Amino acid sequence: MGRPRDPLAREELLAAAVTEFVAHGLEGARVEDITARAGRSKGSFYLHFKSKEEAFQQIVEALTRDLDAAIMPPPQGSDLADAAELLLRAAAADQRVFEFLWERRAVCRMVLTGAGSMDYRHLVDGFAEKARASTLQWLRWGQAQGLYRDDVDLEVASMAVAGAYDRVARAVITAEHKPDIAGWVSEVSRLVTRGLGTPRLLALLDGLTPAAAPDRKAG
Amino acid sequence: MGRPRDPLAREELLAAAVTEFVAHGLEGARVEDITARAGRSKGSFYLHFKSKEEAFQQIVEALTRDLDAAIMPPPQGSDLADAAELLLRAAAADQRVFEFLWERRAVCRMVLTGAGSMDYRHLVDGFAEKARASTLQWLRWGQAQGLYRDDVDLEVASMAVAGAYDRVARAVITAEHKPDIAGWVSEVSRLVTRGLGTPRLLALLDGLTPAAAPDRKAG
DNA sequence: CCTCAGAATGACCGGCGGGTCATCAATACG
DNA sequence: CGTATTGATGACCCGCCGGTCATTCTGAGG
Repeated sequence: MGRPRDPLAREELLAAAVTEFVAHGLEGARVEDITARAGRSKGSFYLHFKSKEEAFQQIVEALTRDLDAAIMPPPQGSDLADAAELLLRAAAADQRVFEFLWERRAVCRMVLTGAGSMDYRHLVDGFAEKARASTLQWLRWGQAQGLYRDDVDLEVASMAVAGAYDRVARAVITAEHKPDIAGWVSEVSRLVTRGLGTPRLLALLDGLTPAAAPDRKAG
Repeated sequence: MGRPRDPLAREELLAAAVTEFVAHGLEGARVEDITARAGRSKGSFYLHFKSKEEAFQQIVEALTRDLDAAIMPPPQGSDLADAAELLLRAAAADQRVFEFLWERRAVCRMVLTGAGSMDYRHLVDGFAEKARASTLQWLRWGQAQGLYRDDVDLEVASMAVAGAYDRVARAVITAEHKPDIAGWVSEVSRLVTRGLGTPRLLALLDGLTPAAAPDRKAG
């Protein structure tokens, strides 16, 4: 029976790796700096990870898993009044995703810049495409429910909508102080519903949220 | 009087550098590959550029200059009818920018991914922020002209709008075949004007473009 | 206490690639 | 032709850093 492993080593090395990857990117981060930050020897890194890239992968996979768990899938069907309310619920879910992004903003920044590495730029593309695909599903569902106009090209609109949310998300994760997430999400949501919605949806939403609109300009 | 310089050397080296930077990013591209691609010796690279980074800078500066020239600044003032027509002209200018992006798509891809380098990720941020600032100016002008609703938070809306255009731009520069740029730009423009516009603007635009709307769904 | 086995260590190895520079090559001029 | 000057060349230099491994250290068990 040999010496037992230090139970904290792996997690401390991973935490140090996050810090270094965030600051310098995958390629700029040095194993020597990571291990020094964790107060360990350079060689001990390789007792836990096969390579620098493997540590990075594990960090990204954990983030991806948690982010997927935070994203709300589109519903399967409803009538118009229920559907409008589901849209409001989707906006609340969007807000929770943005809260998540704020809490994990450093790692998200790292991932959303492809870690400063050509080998991982597919991360950016992957996240963007996943968001657009989800948006497209929502838009298809909304159009089928009569929420969104029939003349909207959903392929293009899904790109634009996903891009709008993406840009605001980037502003959230790069802000120095926590922004007004609820207000921001609400503003984007309004742009989308007004930009794509049928007159009936707009009337419905105006009925559901009457007092909110006049106060906005003061904020 | 010594040996004259090869008049083609610098441009050929720059063209080769573009190809290598696009494929491998700034850090992944090797001077040896660049010079081999240009059919020259490795050392001759340094007769023209102080370093690999300097060659990259020159490529980016040329692109930035050309892109700035392609972007239309916001107008200074107008009445409502003129303003609505100016909006249509802005949409045409947007289309020209997207045409430019398509023509220079390889270099644009390179720049918009920060060249796979942490040192140049500010390129992405810089372009995004410039686009948002320009959008904000347009939105301010539009709101002052009564085109956009008073209850719109322009700081957030400018992010969302810029993000929508940015995302579609990314789709253009990564497409394998030239997309329907006019149709895409028109769709985003409609999302924005409907999402932000006053009822009077919407009525005006419907008057200016009556036949376009019903044909859209077929395309 | 001693022995054993596995963890931890950090000097070292070696591949990579940006940049250098002694040498060769190519013009112009007398 | 020879000479002088400048451009072009590619073998070499050397710093960087991921990963290795012989050595030392440290718990557990007897």
